[in-house]
Amino acid sequence: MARQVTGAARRVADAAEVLRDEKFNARRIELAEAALETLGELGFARTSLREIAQNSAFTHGVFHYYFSDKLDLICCCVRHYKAKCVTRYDEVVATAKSREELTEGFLAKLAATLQDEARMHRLWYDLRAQAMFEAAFRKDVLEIDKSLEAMIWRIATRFAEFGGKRPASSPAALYALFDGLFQSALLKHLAGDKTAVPELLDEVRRLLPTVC
Amino acid sequence: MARQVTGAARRVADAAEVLRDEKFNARRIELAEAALETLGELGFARTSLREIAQNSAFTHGVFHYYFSDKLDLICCCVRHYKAKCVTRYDEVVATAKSREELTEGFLAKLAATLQDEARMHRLWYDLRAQAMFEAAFRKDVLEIDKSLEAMIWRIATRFAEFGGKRPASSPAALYALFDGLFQSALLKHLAGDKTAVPELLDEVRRLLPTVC
DNA sequence: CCAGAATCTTGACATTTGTCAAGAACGAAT
DNA sequence: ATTCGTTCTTGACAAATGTCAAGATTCTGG
Repeated sequence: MARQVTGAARRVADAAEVLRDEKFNARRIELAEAALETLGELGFARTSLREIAQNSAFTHGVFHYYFSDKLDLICCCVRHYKAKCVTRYDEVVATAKSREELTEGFLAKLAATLQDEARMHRLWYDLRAQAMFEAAFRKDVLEIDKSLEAMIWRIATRFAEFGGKRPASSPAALYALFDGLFQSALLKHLAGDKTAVPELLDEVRRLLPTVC
Repeated sequence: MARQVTGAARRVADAAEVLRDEKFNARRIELAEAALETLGELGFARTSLREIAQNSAFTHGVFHYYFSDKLDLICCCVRHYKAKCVTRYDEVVATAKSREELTEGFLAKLAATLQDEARMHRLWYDLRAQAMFEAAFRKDVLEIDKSLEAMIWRIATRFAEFGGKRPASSPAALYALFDGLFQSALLKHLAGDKTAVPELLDEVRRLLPTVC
C-alpha cells in the first residue's frame, strides 16, 4: 500500500512537473516570439537583449531567467520560426486539383510571402549565415533547411504527378534553385526594386514545367 | 607664358594629387585585406574594429584615419573581395578545349574554393544577408551578385557551345541554382560533413549537361 | 490564510565598442 | 636643415551590452 501511495504521489508529482515544464516552455515561446519582432527588424548583428526587451512587454531580466544566454534565446527563436515556415505551401498542395491550380496557388503564396514576411525571411538568411560561424546554430539551421527542402519536394512531386511525370532533378538541386531565386528576389525587393516580385513569378512559372 | 607656367604647374599639382590618392587607396586596400582576415574568422556580427586591429599589424586609430566609420571599412572590404571572386573560373573557361575539360576544370576549382576559401565565402553570405538589413551594403552586394551571375553564365554558355547548344535557363536561374548548391555545401562542409564536397561535385556533374 | 517556491523587476558591474582628439613620427618640398 | 602637411599612435570618453544578484511580487499547495 505504501508503495501504491508512493507510486500515486510520484505520478502526481510527475504530472505537476510536466505541467510546469509546459508552462515554462510556453513562456519561452512567448519571449521568442517577441524577440523575433526585433530580430526581424534589426538582424542578428544589431540586436541586443535590451533592445529586444524594450520593443516588447517584458523586461530584460526575464529573458535571462528563461534563457541561459543570448545564443539560447536565438536558438529558441530559430526553432520556433521553423514550425511556421515549413507548412506554408502544404494547403496549396493538398487542395490543388490540377497543374494550373498548383502553379497559381504556389505563385500566389510565394508573392504573398515575399511581400508580407520579408522581415522574417531576411532573418532566416541572416541566421543561416551566422550558422557558418557559430556552431551552436548549425544543428537547428541544418534541420530547418532539410524541412524546407522537403517542402519544396512535396510541391514538385505533386506537380509532376499531375503531368504523370517525376521531378527531373534531386530534392537538393530543386531546393537550391528555388531558395536561390527567392533569396535574390528578397534582396531586390528590400532594395526597393518593384520588379523583383513579378520577375520571380515569371521565372518560377517558366521553370516549374521544365523541372517537374 | 604665365598661362603656360600656370598650366604646367596645375598639371604637376594634379599629378601629385593623383599619386597621393593612389597611395591613399592602396593603403585602404591593405587595411581592408587585413580586416578580411578577422571578418572571415568571426563574421560581421562579432567583429569589432579593435579586434581587426589586434589581429593585424595596424593600430585601431589607423582604421579611423582611412575609413569614415565601420560601414565604410566593410564596404571597402566587400568591393575588394569582389575583384578576387568574379574571375575565379575564367581561366578554366579560356583554356578548356572540350565539355569534359570544362566540366573537370570547373569541378576542380569548385572543390578547391570550397575547401580553401570557406572563410571568405561564409563572409560573403554573411554580408549579403546584412545587405537585407543595412541599405548601405545593398549597392555593392547587388553589383557583386550580378558579376557572379555573369561569371556562371560565361561557364554555362561555353559549356553549351561545346555541345552546339544554348543554356536551357536564364542567367538568374542558373546562378540561383549553383549559388544555392554552393551555399548549402559550404554550410555542411563547415559543419564537418565530409560528404559535402563530393556530393556537391556529383550534383553539379549531373546537372551541367541537363541545363546547358 | 500562509509559507515556500516560482516568476519577475530593478539596479549594478565589468567589458566591449565606436568615436574622437591631441600630439608624436615621418616625409617631402623649399 | 627646417617647415609644413601627411600619417600614425595613444589614450580617453560615452554609450551599449551581457551578465548577474538582491529583492519584490505572484502563484500554489497545504
